[in-house]
Formats: sequence, structure tokens, C-alpha cells
Amino acid sequence: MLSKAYEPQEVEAHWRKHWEENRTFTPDMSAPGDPYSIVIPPPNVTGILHIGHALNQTLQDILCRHARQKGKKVLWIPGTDHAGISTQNVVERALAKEGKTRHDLGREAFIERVWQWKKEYGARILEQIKELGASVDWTREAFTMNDDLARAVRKVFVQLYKEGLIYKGKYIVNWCPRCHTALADDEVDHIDSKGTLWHVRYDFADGSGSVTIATTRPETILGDTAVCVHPEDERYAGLVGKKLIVPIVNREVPLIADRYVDREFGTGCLKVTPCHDPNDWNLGHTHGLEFIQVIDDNGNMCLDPVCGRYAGMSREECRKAIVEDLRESGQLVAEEPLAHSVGCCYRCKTVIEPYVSTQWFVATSKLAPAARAVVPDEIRIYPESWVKTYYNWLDNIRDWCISRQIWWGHRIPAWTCPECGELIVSEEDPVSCPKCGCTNLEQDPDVLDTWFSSALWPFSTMGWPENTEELKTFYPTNVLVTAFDILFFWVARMIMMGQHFMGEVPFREVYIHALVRDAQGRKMSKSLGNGINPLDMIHKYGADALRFTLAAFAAMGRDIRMSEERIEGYRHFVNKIWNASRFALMNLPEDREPVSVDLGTVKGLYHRWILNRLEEVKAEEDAALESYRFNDAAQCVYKFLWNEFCDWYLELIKADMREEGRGREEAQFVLYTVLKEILLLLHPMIPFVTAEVWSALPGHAGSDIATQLYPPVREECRKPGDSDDMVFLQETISAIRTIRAELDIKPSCRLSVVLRPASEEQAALLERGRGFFELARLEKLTIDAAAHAPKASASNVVRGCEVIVLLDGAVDFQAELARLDKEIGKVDKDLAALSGKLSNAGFLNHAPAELVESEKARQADLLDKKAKMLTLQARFKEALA
RNA sequence: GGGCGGUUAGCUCAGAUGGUAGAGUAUCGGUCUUACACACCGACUGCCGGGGGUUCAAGUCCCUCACCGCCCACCA
Repeated sequence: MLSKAYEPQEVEAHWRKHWEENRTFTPDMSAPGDPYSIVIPPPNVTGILHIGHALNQTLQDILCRHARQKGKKVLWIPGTDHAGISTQNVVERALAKEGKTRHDLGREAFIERVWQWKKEYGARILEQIKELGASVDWTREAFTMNDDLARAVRKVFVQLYKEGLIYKGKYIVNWCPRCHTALADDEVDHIDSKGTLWHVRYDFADGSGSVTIATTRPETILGDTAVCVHPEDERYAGLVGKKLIVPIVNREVPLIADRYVDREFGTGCLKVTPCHDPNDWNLGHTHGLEFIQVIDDNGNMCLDPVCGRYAGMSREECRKAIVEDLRESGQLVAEEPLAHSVGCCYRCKTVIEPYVSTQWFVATSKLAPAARAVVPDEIRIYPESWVKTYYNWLDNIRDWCISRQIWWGHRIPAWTCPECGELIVSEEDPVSCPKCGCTNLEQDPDVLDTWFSSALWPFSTMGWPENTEELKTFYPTNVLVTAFDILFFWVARMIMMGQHFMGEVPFREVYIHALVRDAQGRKMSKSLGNGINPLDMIHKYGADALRFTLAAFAAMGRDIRMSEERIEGYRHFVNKIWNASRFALMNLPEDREPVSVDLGTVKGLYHRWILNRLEEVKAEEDAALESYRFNDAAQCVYKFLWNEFCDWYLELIKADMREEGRGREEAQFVLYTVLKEILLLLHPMIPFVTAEVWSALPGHAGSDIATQLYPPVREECRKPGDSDDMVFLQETISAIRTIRAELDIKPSCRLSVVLRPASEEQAALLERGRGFFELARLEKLTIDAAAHAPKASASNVVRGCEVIVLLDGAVDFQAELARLDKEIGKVDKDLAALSGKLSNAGFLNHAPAELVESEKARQADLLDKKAKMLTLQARFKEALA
């Protein structure tokens, strides 16, 4: 027998182990069924599971489990990402504690150290994914630095190089002086900050006056090689072409003109430092300027003589010193505060330095048009609102800098010959220079951007470049589930690579889910310490409760504000499932399935009702999941189980269960059927408790719900008419309960009730449902249209049927009067709205006839109700008089 | 500077294709009615951000304003 309250820990551990040992989620390649596949967005090996992962994986798991139920052959590939910069940082920090740097170890030893670290901690995040219950195929676990993925990376690199889609060149790139590496444009975070705009006077060389430039970076003055204005700026008309003297360094530079300059900003006059600003870099090239580097790769002023006394200072120190010097020399004309955004390293938040260096690039600008064209016809993005963002990014894309000056990552497969300078790009390590035969080749020291290997993930994890069974069966994958923050880093690049190398998009659909925020709406982050740790939640409330909460709040296109109370709330739901199941098990045969009965012809109205509702819910959930409306799926089953199955159905069959006979057999079989199917409906969202209960069902020992199919449609159980009859009976019972509660009559006090049905049919229906009124705790029930209404009675009207509760002297008569007034007031309010509608010719002429009819019926019903209630009220008053 | 999203019950949020405003939680009242107090029965709460428009009908579609939040962008 199941314990009284659900205790998740043991149950979850048991099923996790069961599924892993039985390889339940490793697809049988020879099995029939359409393939369905997802690749997991690989979390960083350095990472620990945060709530965003939990959401991401829960949603994928729901889709996978549901697909299995629909008879599909499902492959969900797990794995991790080597996360170049961030992993290197983590290991470097560990080294720093030992007082060492990676340079003390040397490249090889350092990489060895990272692998060691990965071995030790890399499994941690995977363990955490297991705790969530993710039904991934653990036999196919992948890692972006594995040998087979490395082979894919090399092949892709070499081919793109040969096609001219990868090139090497000297450009100005985003440089993190702390991580000591180049970064891609999208790895730069722009953080708003308060800066200063300094206005500095530059004098003409011929002594004929001056211009004033505005800059936020005076330290780069040392590298100025021009001053630029807009060609049509009248303030500077006739001055273009003259020479100016750069302050501090006294360099003579030209005043040039370019339409790039914004006349409105600052003084409309711009100093040009081609080596230290991407725009100035462009100006430098179009105007043939001199390129002078003044800041080094550590963010310090170059030791080169050009920096003079500032050499060796940090950027910040130099800025201060130069401002002071300019102030002294009188060339600082003005300074004003300026709010602007500063580029920062997305990993360490250090201010980015634009830096000229030799890097490798992917010509994404050439790959972008094809990637753009497949949306929305070949790839559908949900919610659709992200399509625009996707287009916008691709339309403005610039080539992707893929080389990183770090050690941890896929080393670039390029070698240079020290003898003749030949550049060799090759899948296999070359032994000698094909041009001069030199054997002393040097491999490029850089590694690839982490996202380069991630971009291949959908096919590299399936064994590409081999033409594997997996690829043949499961590529392209069905859907990619991710948060929007990596739409660009990852999704767009996967599409490009998939198209280029597989000749086919990597997935058919993209589902962009919410970002999980804290209760104040802030992004959860380690630094804020506001994260809800999913593991804590799992340990406290169970994985099922966490998962269901995430699913229930995963409304499309909105962020989720997560708080612990919600998880606690849904823990109650999991417990409810447990207890409803316990009740069922107590009332079912212990060792065998109940005798089956024909569900299409069961007699009890409540059976017909619950079976009909079950059909509706099955269809509803299926439709919701098919269109990624996880919250709708969660909510419809939630309500069905709690408010219909538990609150009404289980209560109603208690009477049947008391004695043996046909009634009990019917009830047992319907109960058994409905419970089983509810478990199936819930299983994708709530895998553990459903698995446990399933295996406890009679005749189900050893059966695993995870391998069961979605419950089939039972057309013969669709009986909306019976269902509505049942609802009428429920409304009648509720009316009695409301009277009891509002008049403060103890539940233990059994009531006498008179029902005066509005029609023969209603009378028959009430008679048929007579037994249900036990739920209102009655002593005597009279069903008779002609029955006399005793004067001392409380009343209400349900669908024309008068509900009259006999009162003895103990009740508060004033309370009943007030209650009647309130009730009549409600009716009046509805009537007012309705009659307005129905007296509107527009409504009568334009609205669908069906609607007009039903509104008229409602009006008639309400008028009838009001009349009856007024009569009852008058009678009641008489009794008081 | 572009683009996107939000504004619904005290709180946190649902409300696909326009047709009587919902859930959890909180609050109030009652109940050990033998599956569940992680429960049950009932009650209460809403000019659906402001204004305008389309429509017989708008929380839902259009315009506009306000305030929040996010994303993108080479404002020196």
C-alpha cells in the first residue's frame, strides 16, 4: 500500500535508476514508428544546473515523452559544451589559488589540467539533469571536445577555408585585455554607464586657429592620425585638408571629411584613431591614414616611444593623466557628462578594447541569406514574434571572428612554414611543407570560438562526417528548444552549418521559451544571488512539482517570474494525484485488473460524464502539446483531475464501492480506466509519481508507464448531452451547499430538500440522480413539481428548477433574506446586460443566429429564475410576519 | 536610434482564431464528511493602465499616450 503522503525522494531515485539501467530511452533503431529527435542545448561543463536549464529540459522532456506516447521512435541526445573561455577562466582561477598562472604550466600541461578538471566536475551537470528526470539517451552522451566531434570541426573548418568562407586577416576586433583574447561581436555586452565627453582643442599647424573635437577616450589621442568632420558641415567649410597638431604628441595630422560623422553629436568634429576604434579603423582605410597602435594586448599604453611618459600606464591611468595635462595646457575646452554604453566582455565584464590583430573569420555574411530564407517555410519559429528579430540579425550580420587566443578549445588546423611562409590548412596534421618541404611546421596557436563546435551540434552528435544510421534516421531534428538569448550565438549558426554541410536545415521548428526571472522580474544570476536553485527545489518538493510548475508557467512569449511558493502549490497537486490513486487502489481488486465492462454503454450518469470529459481532455492536451502550449496542457489536466475527477467522481462512486454487485463492477472499471489514462496524460509533465502509481495498479507490476502509448480515442464515450445533465445535477447540489454555508448550517445537520423541476425531463433526470444528493448531506429529498413549498425555507433556482431547503427554527432568518436579495441582485445585473443586448437591432441582425437563440434562452431562464425567486421571497416574508 | 514585450482580483500570473472575465496564493466563514488538513465545503475581491477607433459585440483587432522591462545598434 502506498504511504499516506507522497514522498518523492525514494520514488524518484528508483525510477531514475530503472530507466537508466533498462536504457528505456535509447531508441530501438529497428523499431517501426516515425522518428522524433531533439538535441539538448549543451550546458557548459563548468556549469551547475540553474532554473533556466530546468525549464529548458523540462519542456524538451515533455515533448519527448509525449512523442514516445504517440508511437514515435524518439532520440534525445544529451551532452555538454567545453565552453572555451569560461572553462579556461574557471581553471585559471583554481590555479591562481595555488599562486600559478597557465603560463607556469605551459600549454600542454594546462590543457591536461582542464581535462582533469572536466573529468572531475563535468559529470556534475549531467547528474543534475538526471535528477530532473530528463528522458535523454545516455548511451549517446556527447561533448564538444570529444575526438569524433573534433574530427567534424576540422572537416568543417578545412572545407570552409577551401571554399573561401573562412579567411585569415588583420582586422580590428573586440579584445578582452583580461581574458587576453578576441571576442565575437555578440560576445560583447553593452553596459550603460556614465562617462565624460571631453572637448579638446586641436590647433592648426599654420597657427590659423583651431578646431575642437569631442571624445570619451582621451588616452587614444596618442594614436590620432586625423581629425574628421562632415563634408557639408558649414562650420568647417574651407578648412578640410589643412593640417592640425595633435595635442600632447604634437603630431601633424590632416583634417579630413567623411559623411560618417554625425554633425549633431559633440562638436561635429571627430578625432580619428584607426588602431583603437572600429569606425576610425574604417576611416583609416578609406582615407589612407597612418595606423599607430598605442594600447597593447593587456590594455596598457604601449612601451613604444610614441606613448612617451604615458608608456606602461593602464588605459584608465593614462586617461586621467592626459586629461590633467590637457587641462594644464589649456587645450581642454570643456567636459560634459555623457551617458553611453560601453562594450564589456560577456564572461568577465572587463571593458573591451578595440584591438588590431590577425584573426580568423567565417564569412557569415555569405551564409546568412540562405539561413534567412528557410524561415518560416522550412523552419518555423515559435512564438512567431522572434522571426523579426532573427531576420534583423541576419540582415545586419558581420563576419564572425572565430579565433581565440586561449588554450582550451579546438586548435585551428592551420600551420605556417617558418621557411617559406606557406599557410597549410588541413584535416590531418601535415608532416612537411608542400612547397619547400620544411618539416618544422608551426601550428596556429589559436583555438576556435566555442560556438564554432556548437554550431555543428545537431549533426556532429549523430556521427557526422560518417553517414551513420542516426543521421539517416534522425536528421534533421524535429525541434530545437532554447531561450532567446542564444538565438544568435547558436541557433542561426546551426542553421547555416546544417544547410552548408548537410544540405538540410538542422531542425524543423524552434521553440523559444521564456527566461526565468526572480519574483522581482530580475534575471537570475550568480552575482545577484537571487537564483532559485532547482536542485534545492527538487530535494524539497520533488522533481515532479518543479517540472509541473515550470510547465504550468511556460506560456509562450513571456518571461516567468519564479517563486518558491508556486512550486509548493504544485507539490499539493502531486500529492493529490498520489492520494486519489491511493483511494483507487483501495477500491480496486488487489491482484487482478477489474472485470471489464463496455464503456460505451455504462449506465451511471456520472460514469458517462467522466468518460466524456476524459475524451475531451485527451484531445485538449494533445492539441496543446502539439502546438507548444505547455501551460494549457498542464492546466487542463490539472483541473480535470482535481475539480472533476477528485471533487465529484471519486465522491460519487464511494456509494457504489460499499457493496458488491453490478454497480461496483462498473464503477471499478471506469475508475480504473480513467485513472490509468489520467496518469498517461500527466506522465510527460510528471514522470515520477505517475510511474510509481502505474506500477502499483493491479496487474501492472513491472510495467513502465514511460513505454506506454497515449490513450486511444474512444468515440463511443463522447456523450456531451449526458455530460451536461451531470453538470445540472452538480449545480443543484452546489446550490444546496451554498445555502447551507451561507445560513451557517452545520455540515453534520442533515437537511430536508424539495426540488420543483421545471419539466418532465428534469424531473426524470433528478430522479435518476437522486443518489448523488448524498453529497449535499440530506435526510429527505422530495422531487415534485407540485410539491408545496413550506414557508420557512431557503431557496434558489437552478435552470428553472426550484431548490427549496426546509429550515427549522434555529436558523437566522435575516440571513436568508439578505441572501435572497443578493441572489436576485445578481440576476438583475445579468438581465440588464442581456436585455440591452437583445433590444439591440444590430445584435439581432448581425450576430450568428445560434448565439442570438442561446442569449434569448438565457434571458428567459433568468426571467423565470427571478420570478420564482421573488415568489419564494414573498412567501418567506409571509412566514416571518 | 531601431525593434520587441508587459500593464487583468491584495500578490503572482492564465486568458490561440473577438461572443456571459479565470487559476494559484492570500483573506474571511465552516468542517477530522474513513484517499488526501499537501484536504474538504462555501464566500469575497476586478471601469482587464489612460484616451480614441473598427464592430451588433473588444481584455482580445487598429491608433495614440503614459509608465515598466528587454533586445539590437559603429552616438565619437
